[in-house]
Amino acid sequence: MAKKTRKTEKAWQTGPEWQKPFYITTTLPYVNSDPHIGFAMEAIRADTVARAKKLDGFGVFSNTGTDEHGMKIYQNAQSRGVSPQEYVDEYAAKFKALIPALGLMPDTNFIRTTDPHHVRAAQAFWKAVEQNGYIYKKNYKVKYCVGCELEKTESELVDGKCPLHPLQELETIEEENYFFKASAFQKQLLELYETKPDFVIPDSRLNEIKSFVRKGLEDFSISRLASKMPWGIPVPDDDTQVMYVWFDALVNYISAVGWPDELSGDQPSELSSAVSRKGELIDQKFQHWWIETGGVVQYCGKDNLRQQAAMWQAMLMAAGLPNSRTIVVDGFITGDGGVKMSKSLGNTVDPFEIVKEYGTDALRYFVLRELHPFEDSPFTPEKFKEAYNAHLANGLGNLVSRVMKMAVANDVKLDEKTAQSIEKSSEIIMAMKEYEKGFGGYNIQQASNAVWTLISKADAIVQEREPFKKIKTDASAAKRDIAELLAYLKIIAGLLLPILPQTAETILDLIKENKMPERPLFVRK
RNA sequence: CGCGGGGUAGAGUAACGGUAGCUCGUCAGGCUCAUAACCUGAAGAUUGCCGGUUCGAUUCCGGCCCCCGCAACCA
Repeated sequence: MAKKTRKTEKAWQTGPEWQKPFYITTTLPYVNSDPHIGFAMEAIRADTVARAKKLDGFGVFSNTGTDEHGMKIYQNAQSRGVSPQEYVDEYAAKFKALIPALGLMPDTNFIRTTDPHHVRAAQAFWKAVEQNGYIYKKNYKVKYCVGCELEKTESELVDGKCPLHPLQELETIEEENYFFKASAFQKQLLELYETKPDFVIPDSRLNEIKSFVRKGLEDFSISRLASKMPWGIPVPDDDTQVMYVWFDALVNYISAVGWPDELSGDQPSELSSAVSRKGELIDQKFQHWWIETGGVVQYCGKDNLRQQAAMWQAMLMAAGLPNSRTIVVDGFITGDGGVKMSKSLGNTVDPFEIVKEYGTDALRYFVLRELHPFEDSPFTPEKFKEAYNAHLANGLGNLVSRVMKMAVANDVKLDEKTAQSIEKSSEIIMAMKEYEKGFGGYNIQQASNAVWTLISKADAIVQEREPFKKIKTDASAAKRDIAELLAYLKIIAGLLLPILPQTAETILDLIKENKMPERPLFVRK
């Protein structure tokens, strides 16, 4: 089967040559503040899908990282009196620390938009778009508030005035910027949404982006004057301008998988030859992860819908590259009662704190099953604790303890025959169906519900058959019951592998070694 | 009439033209293998309001009220 052994030598090839590839990514969080719970949710969900795919036998490339250019970072660095590079280095480390803290796969790719390869890729991408005729220069008018000494956007204004300085008239400043001809892609985008009904998940978000694009797209500015804001990737062949941060950041999804290969030599001539081919054939790595996968699956928050599902797709079209495969849109995590999380309200949640107090898998559990998969939902310490106690301590953890106790006390091990017959039972088949359906629609909550249905079922079996009692009167029947419970537990643990990876491994080990957990899997709080 | 989403038991949610399901919480029984955990049962919803279509609507249509996003160059 594996004919091309050459391919398997590639470092990026994570599995056997014949494995089907799957590529998933989060958005890259902007490093203007510490990692927040919303991004943690996005990262955990993407990781869970990635793990599930891996278990399904796919070769998986999972990407995350940090978005590090732009005005806000430049200003933050200045106000702290450090260089932008020092500033972003510090933040990148904080975000990278999420990989172990959230239990993301250790081989998760972490890209920074300041990485040299990414910088070159962004420039190559720019050139590709430019050569295809979708970049032009135009005067760009900005409103400027003298009081704030800042540019203001329309959305910041109240009645056409700066809310902080309502008595002052706004000045209009003109500067020359490069623009991206997004307007040229309205039709193509609508076609994309029409032909791929699962391009955006959930449906409601697909409708939203459809109606947005239907109203017409305006070209947007994709550069800034370097004299005003130098912290960006230089525009190719124009030192006076740097790229607008969005334009650069979105390119990470292809630079992360090696686009364009020809750039490895750093030579400008290679750069232009790469782009002239308009993505017809790029390198093997890109070919593998972007083309053979049918595109990347992108997780993003609902505030990113336009950028990911319209802007970025138009940019890909402009560069002559195939589109993403699916955009999965999360809701926001809110405070109690659906109010916005904000530092001033004091209702923010630090993912590192939660992990410290409850553990990685507890946080994974909560964001995967207790929060709505696509809509806004609230995260409060009370809800977290309640869910933790009910489903992890009393549910899963307690089940493991009681089953393993009976198994160890009566020296019952899981045998192949029992395992197979349980796998064929209708409860398990139904749960598996639900589980797969859930993952198929990126509804991890639904998939998790199927697992907890089995946990309840196992608890009910203990109560109904009372093997702990029966062991005194009919030992062999009791042992059969216990073996069946072990089979249940093994299936449950198997299904939990992508969801609660550490816990699932622990349970599988306990079954294999016929041991009680040394301490409760989830201590009641 | 700017666009979009939503209003289902105390809380969070599911379903969908034909007994409104689930989780947490509450109450009552049961069990003792287990992390005072577990199992069973019960109470609790005129499915925002008003009309219409229909044999029948929470589900389809129209109107109204309320909530929440978005309204693009702020990542």
